[in-house]
Amino acid sequence: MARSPHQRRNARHQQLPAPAEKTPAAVRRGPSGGTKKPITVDAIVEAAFQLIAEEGYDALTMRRLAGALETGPASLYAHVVNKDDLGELLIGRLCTRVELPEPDPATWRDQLAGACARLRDEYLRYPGITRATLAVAPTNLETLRLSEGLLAILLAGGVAPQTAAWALDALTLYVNAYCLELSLRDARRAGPDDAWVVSRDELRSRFAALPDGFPQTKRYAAELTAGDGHDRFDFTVDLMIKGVG
Amino acid sequence: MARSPHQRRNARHQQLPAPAEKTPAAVRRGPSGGTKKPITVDAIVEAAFQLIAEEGYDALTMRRLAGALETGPASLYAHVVNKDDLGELLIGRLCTRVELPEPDPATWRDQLAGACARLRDEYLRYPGITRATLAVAPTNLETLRLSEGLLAILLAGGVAPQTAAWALDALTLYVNAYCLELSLRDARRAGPDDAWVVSRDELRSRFAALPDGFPQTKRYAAELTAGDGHDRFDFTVDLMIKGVG
DNA sequence: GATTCATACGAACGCTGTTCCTATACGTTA
DNA sequence: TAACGTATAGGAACAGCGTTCGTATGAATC
Repeated sequence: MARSPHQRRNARHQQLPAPAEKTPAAVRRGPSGGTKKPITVDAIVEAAFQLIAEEGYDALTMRRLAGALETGPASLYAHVVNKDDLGELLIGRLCTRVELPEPDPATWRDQLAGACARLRDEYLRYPGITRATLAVAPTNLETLRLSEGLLAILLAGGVAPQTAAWALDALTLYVNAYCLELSLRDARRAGPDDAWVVSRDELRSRFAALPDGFPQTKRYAAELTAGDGHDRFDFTVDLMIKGVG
Repeated sequence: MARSPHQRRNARHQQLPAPAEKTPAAVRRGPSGGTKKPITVDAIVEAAFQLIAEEGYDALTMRRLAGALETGPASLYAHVVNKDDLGELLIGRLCTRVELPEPDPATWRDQLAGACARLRDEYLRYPGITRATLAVAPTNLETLRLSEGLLAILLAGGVAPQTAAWALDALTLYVNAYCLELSLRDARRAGPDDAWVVSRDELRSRFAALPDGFPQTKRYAAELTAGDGHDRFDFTVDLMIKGVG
């Protein structure tokens, strides 16, 4: 084998420049005959993205992914080390798609908030995919490209390096958590789930009807359930950005 | 059956006051004979906490949990609806243990940071348990008690209600994400995992050795990898608290 | 002593990630 | 042209997961 999945992953984790992959044959070898397109890492990643976009991260199983490529689950392991490895490939690819502006000291706050929003939107296109993020090695080149870009914006804004570094960590962690929570909530709403999946109005009246032990929650039920779209997200990101500079 | 697990969960999700549970017999009914302690929700939750504390949330499977109680997995379903329900019970119990101070307008910032740190420490005692948090219904009384307490502190500090509500959300979400990330990192360090689980020194020199496309990451490798203990956590919580008032 | 019923639980189902081992078809060499 | 070696593909299987079905048990009730 020219490059085993393990070798490829090890190279990725050591930030070695990816050697040019030889373009694979246009047809698939093996028992199926030459009728299908060959299985490649790219094809796997692409099919995985589509599967997640349509049915969420829970639907991403090796069997279903293999089925989408018209093969069996074992075939995937010739290209991918395991499911975590696939997750890392997905997150890497996703980070690549987040465009980063040239840092501008005049508008750095907006630049930063905008980049976070773009990252958020990419995450939300693939519900639940953030579950894979925390398992990605901190030396991954593609996620580092994103960090580098965000860090550059912070530094251009005159934020002290140590503050910038920690703020970067806090921001990305929050974006992940926000998207994960939102995806889970939506998934439960979509599922055949039970009665206590309540609308916002219902939730507010529930809060208002709480016993006396919850005076603030009762009183501010409206505020606790307020916020359309990504108001909450914008609030928190602004809070952090304003806090650091 | 006096109260099925479904009934119990429905009551919990509708904030009905929990009726007094009749104290169970001291011995277990059924095929095993009267030699073992009876299975109760409390016993299940307690065994689950112990299992997680010792081996992490991944080790919490219905089979292993049943084994710890000297029974089979099917026996648990007479007391717990499913694994998500168990997770909700665990998070509820955990939230109960977080002590909340009487709100003091003079020291509200410290009170808030302290409460977050206590929540953090409870989470970290049970590595990975935060994975269950996002699946908990927002009407859960025990998690609401915690929210109520944190909200009261924010309001005592003179924070505007809407700001307080969103800041509360941001803070708890961050605490979750921080603990989840930390637990995952530690779990990988403990596991038989591969070479790219690197020490902090190693990580810093890796950053410093990056190609030219990563100037800021190279330059501030020290800052990016800095922080002992919960420095990062303290930084972010302070950032948020200072930002709101 | 016979009946009732909540509790307990063995066995099984369908699913998961992963590995072993074999079959295929191509690129190369004889 | 024929044979070979090798990279790819994939069927079958394994251990483990959450969950459910049906049954066996023991204590409480009549």
